[in-house]
Amino acid sequence: MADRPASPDKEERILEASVRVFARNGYHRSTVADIAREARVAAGTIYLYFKRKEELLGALFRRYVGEYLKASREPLFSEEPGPDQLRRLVELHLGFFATRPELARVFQIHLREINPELRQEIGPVAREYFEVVDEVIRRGVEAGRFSVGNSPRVARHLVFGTLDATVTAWALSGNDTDLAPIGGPLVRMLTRALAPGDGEARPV
Amino acid sequence: MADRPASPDKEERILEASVRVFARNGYHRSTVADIAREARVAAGTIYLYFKRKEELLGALFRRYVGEYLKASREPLFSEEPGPDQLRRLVELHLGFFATRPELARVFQIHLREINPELRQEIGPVAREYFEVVDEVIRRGVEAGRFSVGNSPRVARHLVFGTLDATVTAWALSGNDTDLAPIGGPLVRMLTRALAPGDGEARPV
DNA sequence: ACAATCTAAGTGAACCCTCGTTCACGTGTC
DNA sequence: GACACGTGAACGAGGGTTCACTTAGATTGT
Repeated sequence: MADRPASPDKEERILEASVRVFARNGYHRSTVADIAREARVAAGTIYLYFKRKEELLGALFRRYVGEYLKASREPLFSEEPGPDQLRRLVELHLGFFATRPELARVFQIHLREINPELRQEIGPVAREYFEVVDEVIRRGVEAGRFSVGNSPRVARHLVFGTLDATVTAWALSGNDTDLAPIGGPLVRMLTRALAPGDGEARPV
Repeated sequence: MADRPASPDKEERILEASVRVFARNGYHRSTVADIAREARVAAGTIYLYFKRKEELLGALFRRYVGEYLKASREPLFSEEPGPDQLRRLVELHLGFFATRPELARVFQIHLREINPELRQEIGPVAREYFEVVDEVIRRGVEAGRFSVGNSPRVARHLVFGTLDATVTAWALSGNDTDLAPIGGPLVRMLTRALAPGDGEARPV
């Protein structure tokens, strides 16, 4: 082996291999040997970069969600608060997974059962994502374009849950359909759900 | 052991024990010995009722969702189509988990990573649940109380995804809050999302 | 009525295989 | 020749599954 000069991107390769292998077999059915083979390194090499198998999951979650958050905050919040910003959020979320079907499988399916320690690593990153959703809703409310009564939490679950269910269904289907055209009707329904109402929901 | 006369409900006890143990430790960190201890049977006994450990997950999913579907169809569809029926759906869904926090943990978290063969067992049951959601939406549309354009799939994900995210958040929080009061605002937003619109969504 | 016998249900120690992890040993570079 | 990087065979623990054995209740024969 080592037919190539020492690659500076070993860690990168290992992470990318993890995504592919986890997507294929799920976390628990993937062996470190599988990942090593896929990354074309020795099993031991993985332990030069990651303390244990579980850390691979944490690392790839942190990396990809972090990347997404960094890349999306600016285009998202430069949008007009309210429906436009919500539309952009949906586009970004669906777009992110549309170009990374394997990542969708790992995130939507295999990342769910993990042990409590790992959850503590993942929690903060996930919370950061929720905060972005919350922020979109909050700004919309402040701009008078949305109304959530005193249930911002419910609004968050509405937006996130709908996106999540959509991507999960898509991931489970083997990514047969195209995610993009779903965005339109999805935004339309979410916007209506959050629209300042006539009836029960008084503007705050 | 066997201090009691042979119980006809061994299988029952094993399933119930599984829920408790899985809820506590997650599927992969639960051992068959753990479940046996919790059910007060020998490890070998479990294999008289279930072919393998994984089958426990499948069996308990089938049983509890089946139970739910059987018990909920009548009260659900005797309701007026549209918002009332939707309200009832939300109440039933949240109510089901509210009384079974452990089941919520297993369903929302630990049932997610499983292998493809097991997924084939679970798929049909899940599909049956989706069909109930679809039916509620369809009847609402037919009664002129809902409008989903030509995106019934999106409407399904909206309703199911919101419920799912709500219950997941609740399960992850350690069931701290009460699920019931969330139902009101949740139904209100979903109803608005599906309301026959003025703008883009033409009545079908 | 009572043994003797059969059978299905239950038991749990032992088996064995699967990995995660380690570590003694190359290999290329400064 | 020292240092960092990489290797992959070997180790060891954990745990799913099996199976030789026990038990308790039903059945049969006398």
